[in-house]
This record gives sequence, C-alpha cells and structure tokens, in this order.
Amino acid sequence: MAETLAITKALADGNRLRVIMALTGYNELCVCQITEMLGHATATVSRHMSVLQNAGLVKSRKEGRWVYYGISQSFPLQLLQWLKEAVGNTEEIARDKEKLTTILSDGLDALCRTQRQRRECLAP
Amino acid sequence: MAETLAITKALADGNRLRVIMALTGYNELCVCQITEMLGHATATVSRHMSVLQNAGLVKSRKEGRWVYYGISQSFPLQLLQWLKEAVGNTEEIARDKEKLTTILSDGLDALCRTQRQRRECLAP
DNA sequence: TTATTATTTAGTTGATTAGCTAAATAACCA
DNA sequence: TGGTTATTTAGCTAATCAACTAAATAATAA
Repeated sequence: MAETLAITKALADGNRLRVIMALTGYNELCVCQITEMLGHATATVSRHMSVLQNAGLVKSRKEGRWVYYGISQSFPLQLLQWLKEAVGNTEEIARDKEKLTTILSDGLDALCRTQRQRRECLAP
Repeated sequence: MAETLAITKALADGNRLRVIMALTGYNELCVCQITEMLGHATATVSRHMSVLQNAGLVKSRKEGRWVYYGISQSFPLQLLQWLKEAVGNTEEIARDKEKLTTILSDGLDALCRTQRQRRECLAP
C-alpha cells in the first residue's frame, strides 16, 4: 500500500498536478521551464519534482547543465487518463499551456538568462 | 481543478484508502463497523468519512440511529479500477477484509454494545 | 585550473491536517 | 416527556508539508 499512497500523496498538490499535465503535452521539460510555469523558487520546484519521481510518476534525464523531466513509463495508465479528463480542460491548465508556448518559444539559454537576471535583481 | 484536488487529497491517506477498499466489498457499511475496522476513535473516523464525502467519493444514508456509507455513483470509474488493482491485493487490505467478516458476523447491536462497554471501561 | 551556472540538499518558518477528548445533534425508546 | 445512544462538531496538540534562503553538488566554459 505504501507505493500507492506515495502516488496519491504526490498528486495531492495543485502545483504537482499542473506539472503532470504540462508533461503530458511535451515529452520533456527542463526544470527551469517548469519553474517559469509555476512561478515558484527553483528549490521549491526541485522538491516537487523529487516527490513525483519518488512516487514513480516522472523520470529525469541529465544533459549538460540541464535536467529534463518527463512522464514515467510506469505512470498507471488509468490514473493518467482520469487525470486528463478531470483537469485537462480546466482554466488553470489552459493558462499553463498558453504560458508554456511562450516559455518554449525563446530557447533554454534565453530563459535561464532572464531567470538569472531576475535573481540578481533581488539579491541583497 | 479544485474538485480533482479534493479527490486526490481525500485519497492521500492510508485510513481513507482502507475505507474505500472496504466499501468496494460491501455496498454499505455502518460508521461503527468502519470504526471497528480502523481502530481509531469514532470522531476521527467521522472526520475521515466527511472528507471522502466532500470529495464526492462516498455517499451516506441515515437509518434510525445508524449512518451507512457506500461508494458514490460519482466515484470516477477509472480511478476506482486503478485503486483496486493497486491496493486490492496488499496485506493491509487482506487483513481488513478478514477483520470485516468477523465484525459483520455479530450484528450491529452487539457491535455497538461492545464498543460502548470499551468506552465506559476507559472512562474517568 | 578557476569561474560560472543549473540543480539539489539543508535548515527554517508558517500553514494544513490527523489524532484525541468533550460537547452538541439527532434519533430512538420507555 | 425524559433518558439513552450513534454520530457529528468544536477545540486542542503534535506531526506533516510547502515555501523560502543559503549552502552544496555537478557540469560547463574560459
């Protein structure tokens, strides 16, 4: 039961549901892209991703300085289908999809640069 | 998304998963029977049942002094099927099933009587 | 090598939640 | 009616968890 509970707990958070839905639309997304979509601190997003990964719902792949996440093959299919039906057409997810198109339109280097500048802008 | 999140949060608890699985085996169970199976205080169980009901996963029916709970018609079918496959054959659930057969074998009046005596035994 | 950079991990704080006891409801029964 | 009883609600405490900042890691680039 522990494994199932890890899954239901992983899905019991709005930010993590948004990430799952985003990943169903693209087969991979970089941490900085997910961070930009959610609008939280990078460390917070990293924590969310590790919860999803420990539950076996997403997998990660490192390429250079970037880490890409995608839906895991072991994501229970019936569960994923239900999720798509249940939240796939909500306003929140629609906004995320729209935001993602602009996030992806500029490339990773540009995105990381603007995020870096934003951080430095708030630095002590 | 709020409705879906209410569902995933309702399922993100081991006791509530156990109740759902118990209810799939019997079309109705009384609060005192569920209480006996979980081994928690009645008030705690009542709270768990209201979480499940607010998420739309179970429905309740009052008959005399007893309240019976059952799986709701609106319980998403794919979700329920996944749950059955995922936890239906775990040790915990097997123990619950076994315990339920003895709980049910003695009738509601007898069960409530023993629970009452147990409470009075611990009373100040 | 040294510096830079993307991500993760540690450590802290505030909010949510599961458990309990005690009090309140609602329904039966004498 | 008044008393008993099953369940729910209120109020409390301890534990869990999401968010942040700062420090550590891992990889690139100069």
